[in-house]
Amino acid sequence: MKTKKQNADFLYVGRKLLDWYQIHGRDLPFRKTSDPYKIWICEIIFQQTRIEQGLNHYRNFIERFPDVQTLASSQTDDVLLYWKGLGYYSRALNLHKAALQIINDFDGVFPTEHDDILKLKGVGKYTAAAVSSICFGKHIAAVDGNFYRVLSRVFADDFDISNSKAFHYFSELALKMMPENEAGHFNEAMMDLGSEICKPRNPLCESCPLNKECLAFNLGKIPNFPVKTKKVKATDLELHYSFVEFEGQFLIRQRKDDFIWKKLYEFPIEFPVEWEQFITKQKTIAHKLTHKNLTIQISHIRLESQDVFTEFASENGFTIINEEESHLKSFPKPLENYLTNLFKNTSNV
DNA sequence: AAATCGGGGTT
DNA sequence: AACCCAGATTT
Repeated sequence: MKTKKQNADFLYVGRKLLDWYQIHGRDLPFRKTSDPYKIWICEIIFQQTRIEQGLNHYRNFIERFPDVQTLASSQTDDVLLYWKGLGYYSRALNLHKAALQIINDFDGVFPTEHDDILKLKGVGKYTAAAVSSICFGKHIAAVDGNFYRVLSRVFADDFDISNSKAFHYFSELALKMMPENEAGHFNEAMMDLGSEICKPRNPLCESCPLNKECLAFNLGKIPNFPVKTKKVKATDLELHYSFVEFEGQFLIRQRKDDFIWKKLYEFPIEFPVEWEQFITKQKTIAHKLTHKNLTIQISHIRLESQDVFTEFASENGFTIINEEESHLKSFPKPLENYLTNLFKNTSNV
């Protein structure tokens, strides 16, 4: 009897959330479509990425790769180019692999079953749930960071969100609130509330549609939720690059896929000691990566011989490009900034 | 279960 | 400087 009453209360809160979403939900480009390809792309892009940050990337990506056939038949480097600056580059590599999976394993048609969607590279339980609910109406919760924050506060629930069972735990909680046949809208509503109202710090509780029911708010314990115990400490990383230049051309090489900046392009790391006489300037860049304090030293080397330049390139597997061609490559952010700075200064002369 | 993977915004 | 963001994969 008590359980029955509680479940009714859960549903009541869920409907309130949906009512709020109908009026205050964000107007986003991918809200206008139910094309699973586009929803999939946007879900990958917005993993660990704020909407404002990835919106232009989403538009450009869809314009360049409008369907799965186009994506699958493209070069990996072209996909990476459209991912430039987004970070977590394995997402772009997996996106391309998954497009080939869809062509080869699913006859070029985006899978409609949750378990099949989950088989796609780079698609985990959150993304599979999001696509399944938004595109195919599956009654399932797409639990992300917003869910953890909103649900833990509304129910003053101290379940540790760094626990590996947190997804399942809050998924069950969300399902109690989710009205029938509204999974997609419900999931989007939870994300909008978490993003616009129930923010990590200084949430706008006075404007929250759930503030009458929110236990943490009414107990004055909003800062206590969500509970997260796992903490990672930052490590230091130092890189030494050489920008090797000869008459407007310079050397680059593609990175491996086993460390940071997977498959992105970079400058040479090693160079002959005798080239030190050609160093025209050195620059140190401090760059902050997640959990990494990164220091990059760049030695700018202007060679005086075409032969040495081209021979070193071919013997060490470097590619020779100029400014114009460099815009067709994806560089790590600090190197991208270095190039932007360099070309800006030279073009002004 | 813990580590790793970017870049950017907020406080 | 710490924390978080429409998380997934590897170890």
